Amino acid sequence: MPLTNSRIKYRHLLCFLETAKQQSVGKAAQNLSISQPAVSKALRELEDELGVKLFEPLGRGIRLSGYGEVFQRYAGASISSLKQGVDLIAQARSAGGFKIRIGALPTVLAKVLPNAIHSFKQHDNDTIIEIITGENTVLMSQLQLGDLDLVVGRLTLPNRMLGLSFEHLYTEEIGLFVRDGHPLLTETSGKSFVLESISKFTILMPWKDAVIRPSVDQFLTVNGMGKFSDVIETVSTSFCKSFVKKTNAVWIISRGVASDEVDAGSIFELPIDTSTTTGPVGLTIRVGAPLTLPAQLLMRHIREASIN
Amino acid sequence: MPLTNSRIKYRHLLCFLETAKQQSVGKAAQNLSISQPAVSKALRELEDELGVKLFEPLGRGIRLSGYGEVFQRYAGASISSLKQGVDLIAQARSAGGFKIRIGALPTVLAKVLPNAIHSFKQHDNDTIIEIITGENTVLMSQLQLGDLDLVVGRLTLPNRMLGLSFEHLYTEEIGLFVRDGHPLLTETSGKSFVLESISKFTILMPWKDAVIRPSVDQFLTVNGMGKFSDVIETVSTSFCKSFVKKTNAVWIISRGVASDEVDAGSIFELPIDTSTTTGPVGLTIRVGAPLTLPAQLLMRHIREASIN
DNA sequence: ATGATTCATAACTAAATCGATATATGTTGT
DNA sequence: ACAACATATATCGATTTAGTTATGAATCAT
Repeated sequence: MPLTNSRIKYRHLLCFLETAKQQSVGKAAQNLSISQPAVSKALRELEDELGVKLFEPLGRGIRLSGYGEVFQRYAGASISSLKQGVDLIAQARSAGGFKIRIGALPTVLAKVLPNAIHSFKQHDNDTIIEIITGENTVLMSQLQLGDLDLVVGRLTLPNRMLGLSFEHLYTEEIGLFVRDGHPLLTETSGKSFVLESISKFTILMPWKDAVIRPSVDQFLTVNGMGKFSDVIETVSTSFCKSFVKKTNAVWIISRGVASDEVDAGSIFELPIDTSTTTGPVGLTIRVGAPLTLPAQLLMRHIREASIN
Repeated sequence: MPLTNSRIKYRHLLCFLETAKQQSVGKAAQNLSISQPAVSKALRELEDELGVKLFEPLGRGIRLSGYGEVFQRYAGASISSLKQGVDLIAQARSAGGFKIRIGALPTVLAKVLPNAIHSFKQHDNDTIIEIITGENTVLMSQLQLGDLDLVVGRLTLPNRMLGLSFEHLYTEEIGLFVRDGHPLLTETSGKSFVLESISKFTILMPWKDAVIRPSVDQFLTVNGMGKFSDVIETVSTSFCKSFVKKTNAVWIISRGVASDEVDAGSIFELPIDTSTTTGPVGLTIRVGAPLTLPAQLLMRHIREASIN
């Protein structure tokens, strides 16, 4: 039988784990509904295979050894992975498919997420992906509650991050965008552009609760701008895109949100230094509860999409 | 045989994974050095057990089904966990034990890390823990290179975070610390304390390259302080502690660094608002390469120690 | 159509596995 | 010292398993 070079089987792991949990061979045997010697034998076989003692005598019972404690976690991971897989299949069989729920902030909706999902779909065409958009804090609480598998977007404030883990993907700045042929574009071909000149136009900017709003405010302050008279505060990307293209409005927003239109040549960025608005974009997930593997796969594609 | 409620065995997974990899039953059989029907049978048994088709006919060969693609990852995870465990045991058996290398920044060295390691040791007394201290950026590159398993401390700047993942634990502020009976303490019992009055004394602060130095500078600027004449820049905690206790020096440092001495009543914090210096403290790990499980366990203890 | 290729199924067997019973070894409490 | 408790070892039989060969069914290339 040349297949299994290691003759360890699930049965060994199950016996081991139950014994470790009960700290007792006898009780483990009871719970497994087999005889005590059967458990003893399985443990012995496992120890022989590993070449280490997993348990050591303690009083008239036993106790996990150092090796045992470590191996316990791997054994647990192994059977729980299998169990997860089996459960997921069973669940999907009744529910009709797999599902990933992903929270997305506007920054990534235009380019990186579409790209990521496109390449993901080429590997896995059966998983249903649900994209939930919304305000940062809402998405984060949904994530913490387990309603979402992951959230992609700007880093959230530290005090909202308990129980969550953030993985940096790239940094991003804010930009000022206008339609083709906008007066400010022609007027400023010589690079000498002052921020004040935008106040003549309608300003589109994210509303107060948006993650990037503080950056926008700071940027305006640094460049000596106070309040604008003609402002529309909205986070609706489609509204802004359409509005900017039709009017002389100036749209202040994360570059990622407008990047597809810029690439397409339908809107343009004003030449002004926005380096003070640099901020991290990344993936946020729960700690503790492990991700489903389809979700992990999607994460990999998001990473790839974000570096291209 | 009441033990294995699911009669799936590693052999099934191995056959399945190899077949999935090769996209061919025959080639899988060759690689596994068994006959083709043996593989077919194993696959059939697995499919029966799961109640789904893992492969579907494609031309005169086969192809992974949607279910198969998902199950593949779980099966892979399961056997790789076991393999990891076995490998780790084997390695530890020759190397004489398990080892975790953890990078620690001063903030956590005084309290949370000692506490975490203490409780960790009660569960696992055989794992060797190596604590590496050093400058933030150095630790981060060591982490990226795989020299360290994890780093605990203040959040690093985004551009240093590629390939790393940060998990927030708590936020922390900077504090100003002096010895017992220091003039500034008695003098300011009425709470009206102005930062300027510290300039009479020697100032101890972290040097330029420390993570928190920008926060310190910002804090001083906000409170209207320029340069000090009498400054010692060092990150040596033991030097500062001892120096502060013996002289009238004022020590500007993360609260965590001094917290043990404050708890012990041997040094005291000056009453001044430092809320602008708030910053996140957490765990940083590599993404991709999974942590060894002892390291994961230690992480859990660090989390617990950080919330107490 | 036909032969080649590839997977599925059937029938069969040697071997190992699994678990049971009986017993030995060792520890603890009285 | 002895009863109790807990685990380890030994022997053994029924079952399952993992593999084989032989053969059938489907698809593709020519």
